[in-house]
Amino acid sequence: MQQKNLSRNIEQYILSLLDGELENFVTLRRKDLAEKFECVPSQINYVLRSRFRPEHGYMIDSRRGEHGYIKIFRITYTTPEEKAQHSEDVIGDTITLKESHRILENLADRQFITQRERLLMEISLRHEAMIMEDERQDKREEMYAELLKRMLRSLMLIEED
Amino acid sequence: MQQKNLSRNIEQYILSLLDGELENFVTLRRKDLAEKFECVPSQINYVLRSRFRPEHGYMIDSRRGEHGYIKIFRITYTTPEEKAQHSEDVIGDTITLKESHRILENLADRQFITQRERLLMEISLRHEAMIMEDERQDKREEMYAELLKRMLRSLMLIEED
DNA sequence: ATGCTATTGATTATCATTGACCAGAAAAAT
DNA sequence: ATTTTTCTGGTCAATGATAATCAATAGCAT
Repeated sequence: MQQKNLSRNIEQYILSLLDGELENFVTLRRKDLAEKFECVPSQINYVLRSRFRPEHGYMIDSRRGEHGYIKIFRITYTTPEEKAQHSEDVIGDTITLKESHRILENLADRQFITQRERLLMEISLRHEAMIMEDERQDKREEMYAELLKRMLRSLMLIEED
Repeated sequence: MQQKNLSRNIEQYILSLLDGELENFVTLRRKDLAEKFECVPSQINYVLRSRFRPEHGYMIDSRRGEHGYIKIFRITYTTPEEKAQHSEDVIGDTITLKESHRILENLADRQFITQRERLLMEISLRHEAMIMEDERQDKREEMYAELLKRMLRSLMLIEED
C-alpha cells in the first residue's frame, strides 16, 4: 500500500521538528521515523538525499549501531559573505540552465530571493543562452536594449514586493 | 482529429485558474489537464513554452514521477501595460551601457524597482557586454555559472532595501 | 509558396517507493 | 582482550509513475 506524498510528508515533519527546536539541528532515529510513517527505512535516506543536502541549506551527521542517530543541521550564516560563498559553492564552476532553475527555485522557496529577482535572473540566463547561439558580434547595443527591455517589462507588470 | 484553438483554450483555462486563486500561483497535473482537453500531454508543454515563460511574466516549477505536478506562478499584473510600454519607449531600439545605467538609477530613485533589482540588471548588462567581446562559442555552461554567481553574490552582499 | 504556429506521438529524463544486501558501533559472550 | 552477536544506519538496483524533449507533420496566415 503506497502512501500519498510520503516523501513530502516526511520532509514536512522534519522541517516542523527543526522549527520547534531552539537549536539549529534536530536528532532522530531512522527506524522510528520509518515506523511512524509506516515505510521502509531507506525511504528516510531518500528524503534526506533529495531534500536536506547542503544545496538545500542542510547538513547531515549520523551514526550506526547501538544508540545510532541521524542529526540534521540547518545551515546558518553569520555574515552576508558566508551566504554569498555558499551560493558560489552550490553553483560550482559550470552549470546548466536546468540546474540554475533548480537553484533559483530553491532560493525563492527559502525566501533568499524574491520571485521578482528570480524572474530577472531566469530572463538574464535565457537571454544569454540565446545570444551564445547565434554568435553575432555587432549589434551589441541592440542586445543590451533587448535584455533591458525584457527585464523592465517584466518588472513593470508585476507588483512591488 | 485536431481541435480548434486548443492551445488558446488551454491558455485561457490556466489564466482563469490563476484569476480564481488568492495566491499568485496554481498547481496542476499535466496528465489531468491533457485528459480534460483530450490531447496529448506534450501539448501542455507547448502551451507553457509558448505562453508562460519568464519573458511573459510567469515561472514554472514542476516535478516528475509519483505525485508529479506543474506549478505556474504569475508575476505579472494585467493592468499597468502602459508602464511597460513607457519603459520600452524610453529605451528604444539601441542603448549604451551608460544610458542603461541612468535609466536604472532613475527607476530606482522613483522606486519602480528595488536596489537589488537594479543591481541584477546592471550585472546582466555588463556580463552580456563582456560576453560579446570575446566571442567564444563553447564554454556556455561556464558563462551561465559566472553570471548566476555574480548576481547571487551581489544580492547576498547588499543590505535589504 | 513561405514561414510561423499548433498538434501529435515516440523517446528520454526524473521522481518516488520498495526491498535486498552492506557497513559500522556497541553490547554480550567467550 | 578478543570474538561474536545484535542493533542500528547506508547503498544500490529494480520498478512504476510521472513530466520534458524532440522531431515529424499539419494548419494557417501572408
